[in-house]
Amino acid sequence: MASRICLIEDEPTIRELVSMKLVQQGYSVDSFDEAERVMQNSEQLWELYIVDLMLAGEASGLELCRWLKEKQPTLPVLILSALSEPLDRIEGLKVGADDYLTKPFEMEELLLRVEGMLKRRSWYASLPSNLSVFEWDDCAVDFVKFEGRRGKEPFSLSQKECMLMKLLIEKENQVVSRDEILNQVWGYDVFPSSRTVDNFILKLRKYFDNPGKPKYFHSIRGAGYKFTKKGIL
Amino acid sequence: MASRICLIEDEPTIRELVSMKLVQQGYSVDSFDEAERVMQNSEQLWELYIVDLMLAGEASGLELCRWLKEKQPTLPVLILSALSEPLDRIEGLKVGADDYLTKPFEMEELLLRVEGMLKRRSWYASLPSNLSVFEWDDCAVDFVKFEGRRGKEPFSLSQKECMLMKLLIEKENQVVSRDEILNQVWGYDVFPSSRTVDNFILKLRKYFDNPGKPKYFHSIRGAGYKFTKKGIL
DNA sequence: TTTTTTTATGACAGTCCTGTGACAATTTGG
DNA sequence: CCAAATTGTCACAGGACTGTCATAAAAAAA
Repeated sequence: MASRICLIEDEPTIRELVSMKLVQQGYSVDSFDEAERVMQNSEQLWELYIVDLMLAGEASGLELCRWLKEKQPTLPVLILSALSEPLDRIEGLKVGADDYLTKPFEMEELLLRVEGMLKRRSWYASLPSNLSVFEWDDCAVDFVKFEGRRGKEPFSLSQKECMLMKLLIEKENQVVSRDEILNQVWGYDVFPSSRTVDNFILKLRKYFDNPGKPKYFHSIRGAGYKFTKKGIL
Repeated sequence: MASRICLIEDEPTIRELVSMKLVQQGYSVDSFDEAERVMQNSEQLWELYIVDLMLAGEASGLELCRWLKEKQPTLPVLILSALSEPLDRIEGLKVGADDYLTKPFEMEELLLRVEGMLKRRSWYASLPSNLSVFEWDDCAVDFVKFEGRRGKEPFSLSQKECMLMKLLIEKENQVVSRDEILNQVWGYDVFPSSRTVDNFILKLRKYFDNPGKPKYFHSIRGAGYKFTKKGIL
């Protein structure tokens, strides 16, 4: 499916040009000339934002960026800025999945960046509840840092561990079958043995739970596994 | 688009000559004979300033330089000075992006410096913050001087080393994938082997960390690298 | 130009993650 | 209670990924 891009740029010429190019590339583009239009919308509708820092309306592009970042730190925002932009406006924006382009820019360059950003988006975009950190009791998982924590000291998590954790959290309180786990975490084309999943559950239990007497990571015989935030014995 | 250059020089002959040459090279030049003219303008209109230190007006070239530096430390200023000028006056001024030429100078020389400074400008424009120096523990990186420091003695950093450092600092505590590193540091159209990135991480570790047992530059298997200011073992 | 520095690549070693099978433990149904 | 099926746990092997070096290629400086 086509990626949805939100373009905020007040110069009609540039807006048209960029929009056209992006559509030509198969993206679905909605363009606006004022930041307010986007902010009115509380839903997260787009997968990538292209924002001109110098906007004419009430809210500047800068404010829009802050607003977006606040809503979801990992949202990819491609910033367009004029060369002469005072630096302090740029300050503080360099968080998350951002990228910069200074005007004037090559259209090719823009397309390449858009492509690259969208490619990277996938992992962050699907974070549970849009937060990068999930906490329960004395435990926590940071999906951006690939870290877990129980009590005070953080430890690093491997990719698979992180992905499995993510899946279980997304489906909190639901039973997730081994099949589903394999499909979601390992992919549709790989089929490791069924023991593999058990082993990873075991690891998670060692990290965050009590093997042999799990509170959070329950196994439902014949069905799969279930993660519960509020521990149940 | 043509780069905009601001030339402040009170000798009409030289002013005309330099201005003409620069325009010939495709730059857009505005020339003034008094420092005040420039200072009246609070907007940042030019991308490069060429300033004669010995100006006749109320404000000297020296003051103009200070004024510019205050407004924005990373603004590129090319200083013209007579040979007889005491060097120590200049020393303090020559910060980072600056360069200076002693009169009389070859026009070729001037053009080369202008070109070089403008090429570097885009880099300064995207510094992590208004600050050109980032410090942690006993280490520091100066993005304007392209220098690193661990303990007392500074050492110079290459461009790529600096850019990688910048990226990692911008994304402090986040895992940055090799893909993203390649895109951000090397560009969207070049694709060096994956080993290349590792090698640069190795260099940074040698400079600022402890290879084999990194505190600041962590590698997340299968995901990428992560920089942490407060060292973690 | 020549010289020097910087960047890129490939080889190789070492590390740690993954996946597997064996076996124990547990649950379920008869 | 027993048997079958399922799950828990472990140790190990294979492999993917990373660390490191030497060296080649390229770029910059002299």
